[in-house]
Amino acid sequence: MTTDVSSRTPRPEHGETRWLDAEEQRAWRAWLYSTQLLQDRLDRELTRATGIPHTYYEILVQLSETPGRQMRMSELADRCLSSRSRLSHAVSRLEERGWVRRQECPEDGRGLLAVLTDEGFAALEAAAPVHVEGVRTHLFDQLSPQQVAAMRDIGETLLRHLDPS
Amino acid sequence: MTTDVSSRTPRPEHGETRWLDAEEQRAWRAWLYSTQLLQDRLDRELTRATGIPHTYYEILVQLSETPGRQMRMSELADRCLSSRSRLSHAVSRLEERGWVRRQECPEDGRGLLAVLTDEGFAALEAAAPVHVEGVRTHLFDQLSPQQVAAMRDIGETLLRHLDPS
DNA sequence: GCGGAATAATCAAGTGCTCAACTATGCTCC
DNA sequence: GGAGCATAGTTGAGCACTTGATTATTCCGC
Repeated sequence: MTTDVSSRTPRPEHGETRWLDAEEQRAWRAWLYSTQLLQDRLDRELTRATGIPHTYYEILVQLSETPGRQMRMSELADRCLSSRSRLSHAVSRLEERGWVRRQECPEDGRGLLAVLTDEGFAALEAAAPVHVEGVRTHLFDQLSPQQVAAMRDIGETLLRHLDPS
Repeated sequence: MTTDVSSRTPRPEHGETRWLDAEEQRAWRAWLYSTQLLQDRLDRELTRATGIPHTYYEILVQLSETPGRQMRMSELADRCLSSRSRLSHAVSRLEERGWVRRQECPEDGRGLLAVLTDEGFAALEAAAPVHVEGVRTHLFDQLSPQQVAAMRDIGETLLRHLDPS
């Protein structure tokens, strides 16, 4: 990143900026570009083949894996790494497709349950093979077992820092 | 992903789907969530501190690193992993801020050059330390040198497959 | 049990992105 | 030298997401 800038601005404020060296820049760019391209590719292929964008897919997956195929809106948002507002919008659209339905929550009058419908489950069943095949083709097929292990290790290390939940 | 579904749909069409086993699912989710959280975090911190979202930042960086601080729109789009349309919109907004300006291209009457202005360069200089500090804090400070090397290796491996340019 | 803070979810306005259509210029080849 | 096609870039409509405000309900201390 920013080689031009880094060579020109030693930056006085609260201590020197800890600029990235050439190695770090390469690592950072490789990571940034590969994640970007992989996510774009998977989302595009899934959307083209099934009409379901990855954000919606993730919601359906989370619901499908929960007992009763239902979940409180907030918890669903957390699991999808989504804001409440975004999830609310997304569930509205999934409701229009008939894949999810909102239900009042018995234990908490403020809350709502998002419930996966049979149609929603069927849509997920149809989309899952496409998605999994994409992940395999563009990720696992490209990496050695050692690389996969390292990827998981790095991911979990970062998660402990970023999402200590 | 999709444990529920994978146990129920052996899927006949063009051969069996190559489902992910438990290890692969953990690796995939760790990767997916960590990349998502890291990008969200970096973008949020940069935007809050400087008013520059990461997509704009990337455009400014690319221009700053090029001789003459100018580049053809298409090439800029490619380097930013952006569609032409998206870049066109983005450059329009950067123009409103006075950070970039469009200039006719001498060699090709169809083409335009995006030129980084002095104000744009100054904005980048102000934002760069914030961004770099974020990358260091949330990424490099969390990982061992071996993990950094592995991250780069994995990223470059995936790039060869996804973007064989 | 009542007043006030906290929580669940939605909504409205503004911004960014995607897709497809469009303009304008350059290229080819007869 | 003009027809047809390719390339560069923009535009507009519509969807998605963000932020901050809003409504409704619950929790808590007294």
